[in-house]
Amino acid sequence: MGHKDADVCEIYYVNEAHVRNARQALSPEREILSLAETFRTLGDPTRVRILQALSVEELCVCDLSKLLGISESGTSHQLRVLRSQKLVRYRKEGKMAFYSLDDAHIDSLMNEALRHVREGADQARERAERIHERAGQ
Amino acid sequence: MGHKDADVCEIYYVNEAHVRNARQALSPEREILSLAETFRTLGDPTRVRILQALSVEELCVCDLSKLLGISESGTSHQLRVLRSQKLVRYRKEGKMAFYSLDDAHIDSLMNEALRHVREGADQARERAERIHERAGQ
DNA sequence: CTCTTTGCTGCACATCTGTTCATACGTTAA
DNA sequence: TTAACGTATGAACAGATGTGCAGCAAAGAG
Repeated sequence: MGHKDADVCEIYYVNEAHVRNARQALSPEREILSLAETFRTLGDPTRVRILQALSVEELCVCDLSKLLGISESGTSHQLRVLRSQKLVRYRKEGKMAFYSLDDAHIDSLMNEALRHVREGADQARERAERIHERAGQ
Repeated sequence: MGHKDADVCEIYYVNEAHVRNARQALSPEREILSLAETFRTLGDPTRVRILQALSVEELCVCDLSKLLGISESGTSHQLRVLRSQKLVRYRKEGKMAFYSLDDAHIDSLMNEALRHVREGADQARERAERIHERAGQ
C-alpha cells in the first residue's frame, strides 16, 4: 500500500525538487476550482450541443428544446448551469428569452478541444489502418 | 408546461429555419460525445492539478501523490482516466512510471480556459455554490 | 528464493448529475 | 380582471462519479 513517512521517494532530493517545482506551477486554489467547474460544465453532451448551436446564432429556450429533443424545463435547467459559468448570456424580449454565447473564448475552447479529439481519432484510424494492412498480407 | 404540436413556435418559419441551421452546425454525434467526455475528464480539480503539474515536467505517481495530498491508489485511478482520454502518456523506467502531457493542445486548452476564468468567472463560481448549497438541502 | 517498493485494479459507498413532472413567475392579449 | 404562453424553479429518482481500502503484479534489493 504505497509507503510511509521516511521513504525512498522523499530521500532523493531531486524528487523533492520536482514536487516543489510542480507545486509552484499550480494556479491558486480558487482558480483551479473555477477551471474544473468550467470544464465540468462543458462536460455534458447536451450542453456541448447547446454551445455549438449558439455559436451560429442566438436561440430561444423553445427552439433549443426542439433541437435537443428534451423538455423545455430540462433545457432551462441546463441554460442556468451554463449561465452560472458565464458561458451563455440571455436577452429577454417580451416572453421570450434569447440565449447566445457569452464571450469569444468559448468558441476557441471548443475548437481547440475538437482538434484534440480529432487528432486522437486520426491516430486511432491510422492504427486501425496499419492493423488492416498487416492483416491483409 | 410549454406547448404541443401545432404551435406558435412552429408556425413562424424563421424559428424552424433557426432550428435547422443550428442542427447543421452540430458535430457528428460521436464527436459531441468525445468532446463532452474530454471536458468532463478535465472537470475535476485533482485532474486539473495533475495536468498543470505535468505541464512543467514529467512526474511519477509517487511524486504526484505527494503533490496532490491523496493516496497513490487514487492518483493512479485519476491517471488512468486521463490516459483513457489521451491527455497524458507514460514511460516506464524500472518500477517507476513517469507521466507527461500527451499532446500540445492540452496546454493551449488549459490556458484558454484560464483566460475565460480570469475574465470574471469568480462571481459565477460563487453563484453556482449558492445554487449547489440550496440543491443539497 | 523472500522482502520491499511502486503502481494498477476491483469493489464498495457516499455524493453528485441530468432528466422529468408539477408548479410558480412574468408577460401579453382579450 | 382572466387566460394563455414562454420560461424558471423545486422535488425526486435512476444512474454516474471520485475516492479509499484491500489485494495483486512487476521489478529490484538482499
